[in-house]
Amino acid sequence: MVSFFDTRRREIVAFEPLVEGRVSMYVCGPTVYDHPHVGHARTALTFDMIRRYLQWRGYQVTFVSNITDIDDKIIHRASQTGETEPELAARYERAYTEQMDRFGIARPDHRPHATEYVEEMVEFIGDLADRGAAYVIENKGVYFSVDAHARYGDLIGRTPEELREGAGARIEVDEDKADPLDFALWKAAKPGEPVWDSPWGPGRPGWHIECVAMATDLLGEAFDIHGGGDDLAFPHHQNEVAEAEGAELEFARHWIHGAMLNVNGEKMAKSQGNFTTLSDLLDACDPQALRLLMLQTHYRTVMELSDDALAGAAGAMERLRAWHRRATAAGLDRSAAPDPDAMARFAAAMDDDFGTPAGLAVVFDLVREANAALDAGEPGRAAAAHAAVCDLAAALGLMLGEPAREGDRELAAAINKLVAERDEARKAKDFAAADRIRDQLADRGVALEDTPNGTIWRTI
RNA sequence: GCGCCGGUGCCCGAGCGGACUAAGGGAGUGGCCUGCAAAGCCAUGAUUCACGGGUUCAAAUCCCGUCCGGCGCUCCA
Repeated sequence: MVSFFDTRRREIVAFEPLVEGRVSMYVCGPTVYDHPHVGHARTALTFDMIRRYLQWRGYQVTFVSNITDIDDKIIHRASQTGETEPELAARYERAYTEQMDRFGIARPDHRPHATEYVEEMVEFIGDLADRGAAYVIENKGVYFSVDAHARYGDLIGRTPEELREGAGARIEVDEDKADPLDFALWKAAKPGEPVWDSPWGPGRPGWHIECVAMATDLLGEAFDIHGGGDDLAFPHHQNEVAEAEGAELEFARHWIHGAMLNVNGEKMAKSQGNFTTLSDLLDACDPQALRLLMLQTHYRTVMELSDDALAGAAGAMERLRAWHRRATAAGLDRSAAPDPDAMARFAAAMDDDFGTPAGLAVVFDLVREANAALDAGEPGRAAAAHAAVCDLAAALGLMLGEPAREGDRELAAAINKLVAERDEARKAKDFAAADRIRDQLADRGVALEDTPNGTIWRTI
């Protein structure tokens, strides 16, 4: 049975979906005010992995991930670039989806935008006000009253008293609020900002309310899993919980948070000056190797990104691909049943809080086993291992085929011709000529592997 | 300041009281295979898990303290 660490319960829980055989997930997406960075990729990958695994496990998953397209940062940024807020948001949303596609993150079933849900949010805020959970500060907006929620702080294991003591430690507290923990549901309009009408005057919604509105609209008042980056647990997710429960909704039954990714020992952020855009990184490395590297680290462990680690993962990825090339060249039976023992070990590893490092270890063990079987002339055993490797790699979103290269059909023909010439030379024991051709190909970035079933080449 | 999470071989990184004789990957070294390579296989590598105490029959795993790093404390994936 699938089990995982539930942030709110602070323990590993056995997962039982609300509706048997189905899983509903909501994952906080980005605020589109800048290019996506590597940290976004890690969080997206964490939930992509969870989604794929649950599907592999036979669940029908509904996956919702939003785009926050109105927010202080977007307004601020737009004022700098001279674009309108919608233009800026659309531009960065495009960048986000492009890079996530490149990274192999499956698209969500629904990708709601905050600005499409303002009406629902206004309604929701009205409901909270009717219940006495919200109050108005003149010219500022509508605020949620945290007193209404006794468990406030449970997502990060703190009490309201502890949080009050810490309030203002880092960010100045607005003195107009009744309680330092109260937060904005609706922000009154300032000159020049995008506005929507509301019973409290023109303005725009606060950040937390949007996710509550979108999640409950698309998944219902109760759904299985709410996810996001660790840094969103407080205040964002905590405030979602407060709002939803303030309106007596069951809301998310489980919370999952993905750990941060650090560069040079610190969280990557614009303000730290170590901001690496996903686009730049994906240009500089193999996206599959980056994915493998991230999967080799447990999703709840803070991960350090370094050139050494990336190079190591590139080697590991190459090992997987080399096996796949060898299996293909050997013409292994593609209809072979996957090694059942390996499948069971993989499921056990992943059922235990999505243990991708252990799951990957099963895959690598399988590759060794399969190579050894082929060396020993046991294609049946190799085929069973190969089938398992293919199935498990797919479950993890790893592609074993060579990276696609377009527009080089003529080049391929030319290489094939040289490889054939080299084979002739080798048959004739003219190794000097054969090596000359191999060197020539190497200069062009083509590596050769001689197998009992002929020579395989690949570009490097 | 308060709270939470970490510190494991050359590097990345699992494990979180007993089959740990510490997974897996990368790099290295030796061997086999190969015309030579590449790929692959086999072997090799921490008497030890930041440091100091403690609990236990048993600790990398639990407790206390110290040092170092990260995250959160209403911008954040």
